[in-house]
Amino acid sequence: MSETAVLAALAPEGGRQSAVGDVADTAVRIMLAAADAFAERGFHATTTRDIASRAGLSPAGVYVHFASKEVLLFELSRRGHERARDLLVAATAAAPTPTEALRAIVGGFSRWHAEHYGLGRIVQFEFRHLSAEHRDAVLGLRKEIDEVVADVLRDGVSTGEFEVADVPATALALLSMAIDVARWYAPDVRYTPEAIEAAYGDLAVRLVRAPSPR
Amino acid sequence: MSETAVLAALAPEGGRQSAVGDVADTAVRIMLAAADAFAERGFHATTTRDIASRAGLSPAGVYVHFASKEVLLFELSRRGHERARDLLVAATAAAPTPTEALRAIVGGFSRWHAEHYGLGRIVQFEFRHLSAEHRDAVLGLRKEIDEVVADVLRDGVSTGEFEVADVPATALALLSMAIDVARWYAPDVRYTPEAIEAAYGDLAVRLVRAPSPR
DNA sequence: GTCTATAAGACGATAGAC
DNA sequence: GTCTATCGTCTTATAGAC
Repeated sequence: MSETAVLAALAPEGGRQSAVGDVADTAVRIMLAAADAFAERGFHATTTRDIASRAGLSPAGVYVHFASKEVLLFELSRRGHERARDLLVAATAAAPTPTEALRAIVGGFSRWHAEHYGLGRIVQFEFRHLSAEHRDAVLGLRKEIDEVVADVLRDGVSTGEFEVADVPATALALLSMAIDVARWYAPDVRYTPEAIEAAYGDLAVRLVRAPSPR
Repeated sequence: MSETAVLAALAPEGGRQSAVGDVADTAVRIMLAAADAFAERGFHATTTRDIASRAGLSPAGVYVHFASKEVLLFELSRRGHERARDLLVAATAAAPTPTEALRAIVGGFSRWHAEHYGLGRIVQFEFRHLSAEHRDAVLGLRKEIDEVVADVLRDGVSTGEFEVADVPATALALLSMAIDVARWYAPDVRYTPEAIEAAYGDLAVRLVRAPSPR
């Protein structure tokens, strides 16, 4: 996972996103440190001291930039969800047919959960530790992600490429395959993110394709 | 989720498993309390005081029956994994063909993660919070579960019912669909465990079935 | 904006009475 | 086997110097 890719996902919207000097930005450094810690140990097992020390700061140094540990989780969760949604929207727009759109979506989403499995774990498995207000704020992004997949399934059904009994249930199952990659993936598994993308894109198409005429 | 079903999963092997009186057994009551708390909040966000109070005990009362909070997690994780494995082994043995075995395995595993979504969350998502020794002890059970699915896939490939590019990768994707049910399922979703069983059993077969001859 | 020092309380686990 | 009381430690977050 390249550091710049993570920075692109985490850097504040208004930030100077071109400069490598962004890594020196303290807020970004804290977010990267928190992302590593949350992904490794989970939100509640991570201490603010751990985050501060990974970022090269004193325990108090974090609070100049973030009001609480939970706000830090929220910022990571929100940016991660936005990044994931943007990926799916772009993949759908670029595909010529529903079949290719589905392959691109599920393959790309699976690859993203492998390449960014740390951020992926935070997005998918630390979501429930957000405060009620922040959880609501992120819930809208999660629904957008569900809808991208459901829309592609409906498109494919209408062209006759797909045969799907229950569109929302199938969308959920397809997303489950990709989401779960963040749980089991580690850099030492025998699959590369690219191999996962190809394999899971194929599996997705097999799952919904209408039977060939006999 | 019936209470007796959970008790059957949690009661100590030597326990009087027929009597309803088992609920009164303090160790079982503590395990049920811990299972609820861990599933709701996660292991690290759960306090021993919370477990004790749910079980109707003082904070010290837990330690007569369990040496630590982590040992309690281990007991729940171990029994849950055993239960899940037994389910898969029984489903495979009862099925006449690889196709029906796969339908029974993935459908049954998915249903189990819905009906017992609390225990399912502990098994699948709190696994990493076990101590190194206890994690190793449970890892064997997880491998057994993977192997049941991979064996059925290999059987189906050899009979020609299935066409699978990569058996371990496909087994992983099939398990992912079922495991992720524990993440999103709640009693208020619009799917019943029975509907999930039927839908996911079908999806599993579609994912691996060889194309019909033309 | 970063530090040292510390407040204020919660944490896992234990001691010892009954 | 359960209780009350508490130990020693760690926790999030803040105060105030620089």
